[in-house]
Amino acid sequence: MSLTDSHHLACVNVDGISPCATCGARALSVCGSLAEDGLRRLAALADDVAFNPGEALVREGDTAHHLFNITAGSVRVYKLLPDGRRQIVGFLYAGDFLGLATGDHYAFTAEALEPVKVCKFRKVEYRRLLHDLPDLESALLERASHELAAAQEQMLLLGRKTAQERFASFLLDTARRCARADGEADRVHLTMTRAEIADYLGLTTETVSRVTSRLKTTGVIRLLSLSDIAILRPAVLQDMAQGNPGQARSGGSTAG
Amino acid sequence: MSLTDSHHLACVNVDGISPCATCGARALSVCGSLAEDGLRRLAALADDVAFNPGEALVREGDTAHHLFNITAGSVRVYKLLPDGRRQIVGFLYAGDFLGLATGDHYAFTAEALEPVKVCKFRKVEYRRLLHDLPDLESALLERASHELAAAQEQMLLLGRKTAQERFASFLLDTARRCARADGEADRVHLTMTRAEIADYLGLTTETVSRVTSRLKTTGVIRLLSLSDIAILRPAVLQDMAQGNPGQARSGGSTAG
DNA sequence: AAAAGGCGTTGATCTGTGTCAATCGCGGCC
DNA sequence: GGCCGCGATTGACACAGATCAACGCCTTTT
Repeated sequence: MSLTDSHHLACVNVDGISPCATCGARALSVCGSLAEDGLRRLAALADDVAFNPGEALVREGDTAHHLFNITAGSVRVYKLLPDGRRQIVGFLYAGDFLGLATGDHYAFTAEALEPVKVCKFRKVEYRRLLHDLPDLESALLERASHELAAAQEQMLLLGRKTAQERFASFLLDTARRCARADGEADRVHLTMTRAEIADYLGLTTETVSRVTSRLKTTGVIRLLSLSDIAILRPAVLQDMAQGNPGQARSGGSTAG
Repeated sequence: MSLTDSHHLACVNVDGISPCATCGARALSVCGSLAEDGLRRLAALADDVAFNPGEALVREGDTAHHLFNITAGSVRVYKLLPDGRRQIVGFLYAGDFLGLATGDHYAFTAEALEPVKVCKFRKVEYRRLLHDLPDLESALLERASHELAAAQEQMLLLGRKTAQERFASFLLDTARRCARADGEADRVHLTMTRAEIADYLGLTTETVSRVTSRLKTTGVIRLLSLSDIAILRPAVLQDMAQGNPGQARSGGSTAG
């Protein structure tokens, strides 16, 4: 309700004021590890940029000159096969870092889902700074470790989970990330379309839609709108996500 | 050809001699970034351990006290669902680092495929060392970036590629890693069973077997033995791996 | 307010891969 | 050298999810 000045949270380089001081994403991102001095040096390198929905932050194949810290909005990161098949490898939110998994060229495309704000850095300068700020490098390594663990979890999902298990996992995961932002644990706000969810989960829109309907019918979730879902039975969803048997059609035979 | 003392390549802490000096895996691993002094300090922390085939280096859920550098042999890293479904998230070879994607507890199990040798480190001590050796931390971050990129590539494979495309990708990937070791580009040595390949590619043994047979029949590969494959037509395999259409049954109609 | 377009849902059918079941064949062991 | 056993292969069939198709709903445009 309160009209905070959250519109000003991006790292605008106003003279005399540490631009990051008012950045709402700082606590969530790697900059959170930095003290006053380091933060100022980082801010000096930061270029504040905004993207409209659909705009590309980076494109697969482009030379990787920049790194990004998402400060507002959400982003889809994906890879394509020559015939157009798409795999979304992740969604990014405020506080997330873009550019870790990068060699000389970007191996993925990143596009804004909503209006997005970022802190943009030249890679060479950032590298130099990393050299001087071991805390930042540690934080980045920490971040990379978490992302790697998340990636392995996603491999388990894509390689071995059923459509329903995938969707349940996705919902809980997204809920957790949203909770981080707005505290609502059992309410999920989706910033992406069904097609994008499908391309993230290795499914089709139709299958995502059918699974959603089933969960709605069975009273596990409720659709408040197309992009807002209430989780009515978190425990059931959790069991699904982990691939637990589920109470065999609610009352089925317990044993031969 | 020369009978090197490669049997001594493990980091045995013999007094006066830098144990890593003769380590054949050094050039391939993060230690490669270290100078004489750093190497000596690293070696001081290293515990040299061997594992027999099937033995576990770490188990999913265990408290993560150690980190590992593989110096010889190969390792499977996997995650399980409660009902036994398995996803192998990677195979490790000499030079690879184990323990990056780790919080307080291991999120995966790692087991030897062959007789394995490792340099084992206590995590706390390693962290302290990282603090003192920025070169090592950089190398580790670099390594993590590559692994993350590889993980994203694997997500594309698991989410969007067909069985044949998956197997082609796997073969080329493994060939590349083996080439690194023994220079044979078009010959692949597999240290894992069909079931393990299947669990890595999100398939079943039967499907892996069928795809192998098809590639054999079409003259793309040749089986020298169960675990040794010669790649006869690398270009064709490459097209398959990337999901390219393939020359429609070698000489099919070019257009309606 | 009517038209139009895009996204989402639902239904019917198809298919790639999984499942179940023999059989094969290499490698180890007596 | 012959037997044994496990992993690999091959075949028949089943099924989850893809594909193709129609329709509904909501939002935008004029």
